[in-house]
Amino acid sequence: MYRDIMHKQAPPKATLNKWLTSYSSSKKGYGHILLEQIVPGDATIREGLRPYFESAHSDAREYFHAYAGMSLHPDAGAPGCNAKYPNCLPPKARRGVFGEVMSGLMTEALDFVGNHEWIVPVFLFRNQEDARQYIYVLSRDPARKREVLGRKGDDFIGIVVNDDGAVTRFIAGEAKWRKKWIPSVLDDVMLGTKIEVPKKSGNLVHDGKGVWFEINRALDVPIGVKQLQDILQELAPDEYANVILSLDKIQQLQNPAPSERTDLILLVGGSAAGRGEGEPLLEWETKPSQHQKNRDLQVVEIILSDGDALIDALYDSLWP
DNA sequence: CTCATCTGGGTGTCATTCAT
DNA sequence: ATGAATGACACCCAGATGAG
Repeated sequence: MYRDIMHKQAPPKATLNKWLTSYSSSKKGYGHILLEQIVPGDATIREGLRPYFESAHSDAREYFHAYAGMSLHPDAGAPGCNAKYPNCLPPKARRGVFGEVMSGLMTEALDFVGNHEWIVPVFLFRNQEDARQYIYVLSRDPARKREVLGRKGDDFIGIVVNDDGAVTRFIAGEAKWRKKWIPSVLDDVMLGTKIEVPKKSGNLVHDGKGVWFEINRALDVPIGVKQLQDILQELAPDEYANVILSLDKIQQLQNPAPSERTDLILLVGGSAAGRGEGEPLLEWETKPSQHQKNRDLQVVEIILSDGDALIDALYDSLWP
């Protein structure tokens, strides 16, 4: 019953190799990977990515559609066919979830710092409360289009499972899409929006509410772990019995079982005009000093030349 | 032509300030 | 005192304008 809903699709490595070229480096505690698009994001690339994206969204699709009383794959003209998830998401929300799916995809496809074997049992999109409500309303009133809020909490969670089936490590972090990664946009995202210094009119300073802030204050065992555990418990309690049990122990308030965390920062979008080939957004030689946690950090930068068109075409094409 | 800056848009929660 | 307006914050972003 649930086997189609869990995320089982392998990452499309052949498509990635055709689509992107990579500059990769990894030293103790810090990995950096820059990926640049080398061929147009055409139907071939899209079709290569589509199964993974459908797999990533399938749990939330099932969950949201059931909540709204829609069938899983409504026929054209059927009630609610205008509100299919994630096809119905407005452009900004699409770009947000695209980055989150790419986070999972890259985690499973690439060799990250520490050379762990990451798995993403299921994505956490069902916790995007606002999307659930949006689909409920939109399926009943096609005119009720609006923006959809991003989900609170972690973008996604990947885990490392040892031979005994116990979870030893998580990966979690932030994924950001921007149309053009010019330097000021990058600073905005990483360091926070610029605000005026009080009492010193004219002086602008970043407010410190960017990605570094979010990463540094993130819990070692984030709430996404709880969300992951809940979904596993509901969808595949037998298959993941050991994982679920170990997640329980790891999350205990008192005497939690030990676990480690890798932080992930994924930046995806278009290039600034002044950026040279192979030139990364963040420094790759050493771990950026803004990262203050004693945790491994993996940075993934994906520079696309026609990402906007690809995302829209891809999300239009899901579950044709 | 590129980039920094400012403005804008949508959808909320929560705290503070203001008017009745 | 109570309820209503306002502002700060959260989160996802895009576009216009002007400087160099």
